[in-house]
Amino acid sequence: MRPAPTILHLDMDAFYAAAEQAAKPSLRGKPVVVGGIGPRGVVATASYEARIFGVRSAMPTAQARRLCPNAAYLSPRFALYRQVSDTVMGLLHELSPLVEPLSLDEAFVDLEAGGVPAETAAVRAVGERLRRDIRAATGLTGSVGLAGAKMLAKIASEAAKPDGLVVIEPGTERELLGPMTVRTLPGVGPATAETLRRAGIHTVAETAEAGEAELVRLLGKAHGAGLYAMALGRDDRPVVAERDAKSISVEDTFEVDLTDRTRVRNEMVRLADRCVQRLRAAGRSGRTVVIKVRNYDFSTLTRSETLRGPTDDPSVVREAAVRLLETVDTTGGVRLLGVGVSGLADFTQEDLFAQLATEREAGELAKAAAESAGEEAGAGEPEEERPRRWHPGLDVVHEEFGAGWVQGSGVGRVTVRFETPWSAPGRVRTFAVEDPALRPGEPLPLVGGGPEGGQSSEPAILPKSLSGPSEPSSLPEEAGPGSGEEMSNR
DNA sequence: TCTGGGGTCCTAGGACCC
DNA sequence: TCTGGGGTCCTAGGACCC
Repeated sequence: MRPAPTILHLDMDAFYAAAEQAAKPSLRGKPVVVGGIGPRGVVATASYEARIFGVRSAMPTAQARRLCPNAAYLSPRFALYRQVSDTVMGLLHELSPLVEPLSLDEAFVDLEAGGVPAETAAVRAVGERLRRDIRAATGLTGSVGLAGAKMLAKIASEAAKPDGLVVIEPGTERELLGPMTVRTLPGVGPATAETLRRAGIHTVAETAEAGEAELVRLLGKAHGAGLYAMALGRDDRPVVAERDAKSISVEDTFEVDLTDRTRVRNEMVRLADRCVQRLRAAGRSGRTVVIKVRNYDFSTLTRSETLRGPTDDPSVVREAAVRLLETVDTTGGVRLLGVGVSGLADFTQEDLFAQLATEREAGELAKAAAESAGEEAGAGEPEEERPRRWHPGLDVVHEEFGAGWVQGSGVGRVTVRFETPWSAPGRVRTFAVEDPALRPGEPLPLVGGGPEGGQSSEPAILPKSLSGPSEPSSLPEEAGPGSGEEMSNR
């Protein structure tokens, strides 16, 4: 616990949803839900307008639709979020060399290591300037917490939301934490909270009163001791920059449970290949292969196998995964499959034979993936990059109308709203899904629109429809309600 | 209402070794 | 013929976080 609030925690407000609203003028001030769009999807982020209806992160999207049928439901666009995140993390690195990212939208910064004077007024000024800089650079808001410990800085940023800043003065933390629910403390989820509740412990103060021995008895050594320290406001964990990943994994939940053995096996091979692609992209190799199988009833199991040495050979991982799969009974139906690699080594060292085999595999990889998953269009063929499905929220470019995004699609039609981050709210047009004038686009920068990146009042990718009164030459405008389309909003 | 995808850390038992 | 004590590795599962 530091004597001054020099640990900063930044948390962007409703990050994915806010980025989508910044990118899509017609959605500003409206409920927006970003997450899995399919029948088994869950909500990643809901905008504050959607939260009013009770929509929350991790809620099944189906439930969110019932609560808030008029929200825009969008698939995540991680390329955009990563772009914005890089900008924000860059600003944090200007404050201190010690920056610890927790996710795309969250990080700790050690201001002491950045040479900021250890005084409340100074750190507050740094926090407020950071918030202004983030808004200027990204158009988005973030909340800042400042305290003498990580846990407290995080609690502070939570209290500051949305678009605020809170400082917890060292010395006041026990008084502040005491009445709060145990769920406030990091590491206390539903299971731990229930265990504590049964022991009559509901608040942070009660947790502290229970004593370390009792907490260890209830929760085990590490968890109990850690929780006791947190309840007292004791938290000396340092801010650590740059941690190497310890495992890499991929998984897929299927829209309908898989029952066919061959199909299950093919999907496992696909996942193994995807996992290896990520492994190689990271320049690493791994020694332990793990598979994950979730059954129709949501019961989940893992099987793992440790190899004699690290590998990044697709065929080795593939064969291990399939071998492990054979030890699992999948007859009831499989909801999810996953493949992971852990025991990561920093660099790849294969013998010559393996190296050669690996290169052969690389060529076959894309082909195999495409074959086993006929529905996943064109991993390797640029001519076939048109997605089979136009996901709501996707960037598109139309030859005539310019840049826009998919609002909805279905029954052979796709509805596109033509607008950009720096345009006025745009109009909607509907096309046939095979319309050759329509192709996938790239996320556009949220601020500084136009190729000059300047203040040009005339954006470069202005849809023609906005620059004049001309009527569409393509298909009927504004898909009518009840047209049977799956719309992202109505 | 029916539960994503990517991670981290901890626990516990058995094997194995000294 | 009533039984050591640790340490490390492997495997499986579970809680938690964003």
